[in-house]
Formats: sequence, C-alpha cells, structure tokens
Amino acid sequence: MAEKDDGLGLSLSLRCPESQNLNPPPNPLPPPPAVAAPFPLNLFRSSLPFMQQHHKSSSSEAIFQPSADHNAETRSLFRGIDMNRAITVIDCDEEVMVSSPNSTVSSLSGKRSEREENDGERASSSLEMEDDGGDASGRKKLRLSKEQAAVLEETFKEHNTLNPKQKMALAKQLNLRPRQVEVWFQNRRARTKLKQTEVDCEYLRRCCDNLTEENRRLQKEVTELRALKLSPQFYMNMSPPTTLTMCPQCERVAVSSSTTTSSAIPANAPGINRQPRPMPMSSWAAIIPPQPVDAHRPRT
DNA sequence: GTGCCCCCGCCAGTTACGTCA
DNA sequence: GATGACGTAACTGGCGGGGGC
Repeated sequence: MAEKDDGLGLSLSLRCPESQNLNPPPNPLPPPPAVAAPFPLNLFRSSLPFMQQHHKSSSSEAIFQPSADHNAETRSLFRGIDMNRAITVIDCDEEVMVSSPNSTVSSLSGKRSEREENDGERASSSLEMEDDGGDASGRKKLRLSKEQAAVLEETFKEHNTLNPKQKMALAKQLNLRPRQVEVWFQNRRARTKLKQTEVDCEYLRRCCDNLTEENRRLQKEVTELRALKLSPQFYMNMSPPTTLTMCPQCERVAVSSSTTTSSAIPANAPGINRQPRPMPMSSWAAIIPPQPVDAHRPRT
C-alpha cells in the first residue's frame, strides 16, 4: 500500500501544513530549535484544526468502482462479498454521522455504540444492513484499493484530520463508509507518529553517541593538560592567549585552527597529541537537530 | 458562575484479517 | 498446503472539549 513508500515518517509526519492552514492553531508550537534545545523532539502534532479547508477534489468522477480489476488485492477482496459495493450513503448536509451497516459497531465507537444499541435500531434504520452472506458478528476487514489508498493519502498530506463534512465527502467519493475514512485517518496518524518516534529515537541515540565521544575526548584533554601543568617548560614556552571563535548557534567557544592549543604547547611536552582538533565544529554540526526531508527552513 | 450530563472526536492499545515469503 | 511474520483495517476504552440544562 502507499504506506510502504519511503520516507513516510520523515516526509509526512512533520509536514504540518501551515501554508495550507486557513485556521491555524491558537498556540502553534515554536519552530524547532537549531541547536539550543537538548531534545528537540518534533513529535506529531495532533488535533490541529486544519480542517477548515474543504477537500479540493469535489468531482464525482473519482468514485471508484470496486468491481474493477485491482489484481491480487481485489481478488480476495471480492471473493466472497463486495465490501465496497453500493453502500447507502446518506447525504449529510447536517453532518449527521451515519452508522456502519456492516460493522458490529456503528460509526461511533465504543461507548457510543453501546448507547446506540441500547436506544434502538438507529444503525439499522438509517442504513440498510448489507447482505454480506452471513456472520454479522464477525469483523469484516476490507483491503482498500490502491486508488482509494492513494486518494486518502493525498488528502492526508493536505490535512491530517477531517471535519465531518470532509469525511462524508471523501467517503462518498471513495465509495466507503464515513467510519472507514475516519478509521483510516486515525490509523494513518498513528503510523505517522510511530515513524516520527522512531526518527526521534534514532536522533537521540546519535546525540548520545556524540556526547559520549565528546566527553571521552574532554576527559583525555583534561588528563593531558594536567600532565602539562606539571612540566615547567610548558609555562616558559607558552604563547599568549590566541583568537577564540564562538559558535553563533550554541555559543560554544573553540580555539581557532590557526591558534590551536598545540601551537601553545612545547613540542617536547609530554603526552601531547599534536593532531589538529577537529572536534569543536564537528560537534556543533553533529548536534544540529534532524530536519524532515521537506523542511528546508533557513536557520536564523 | 458552576456543576452535571451528553455528545463527539481523538488517541493508545488491541484484535483480527489479508498477504507474502 | 501449512505457517509465521508483517501490515493494516477495525475495534475498545479512556480522556478532554464543547454545548445544553
């Protein structure tokens, strides 16, 4: 399915459609810090009221015919029953949620379905129960066609939540039940969040590795400096303090390459590694938080 | 203004089914 | 054909917000 595409989490989970958001959240999260924040987790932002924008595709020509040959997927799909066929979608100008005709629960889940079961036959009266060949108690699992998944995916890229009207329109367009669209979006959000969590974990692991390495290097340097302190030649040949450079992002101070510590150290100082010290700048670069593939925000 | 109840949407976790190796 | 792993549609229970009374 479409979720098998590469870069799911990187490209989708972070694409908070600010540019398309006609009704931005009242408290938008600040942009991810460049360096300063130690854990710039960019976790999934959910429940954002993106959905004031209507779905751009309103044409009815995109309604898919489930009887079309969708190869192996649809072979099993339509083997026994046609889960997509001829559902009675009630026109929903009043945003009335219709119940799932094929499910043991209605379009409302959990407690709400229990309430509906208690207060009558609302589900079965609003929609005809499908003649699915029996086993009304068992859960029927539908494999969405590639076209349906593609449309859902495109809609999700535009906005990761749906308002009732959009849900109904999309369900009608795809010849699905609104509950199915709703469930698909819920699961899609969960998958996106999971992917993002994996990315964040990997990033934190790299941060930990870098910090461990830096700590080890600094410990070594401390040892070396302590050894130097015991050597009188060190003081006699020491140059005056040299130029320091400061990282504009994290404000760390580093010795510039032309005046490295080694230049101030006597050549015969014991235990000195006279290799250039590439660490400071590389360490700065190493802890810059990861960016999503499609986020090319200029750093300020 | 406050509390209660109901509805609704979302989420985390789980289950069950379809597909594939 | 049987089987286990994996992906995912669907379900469940809980929570919080909004609205009516």
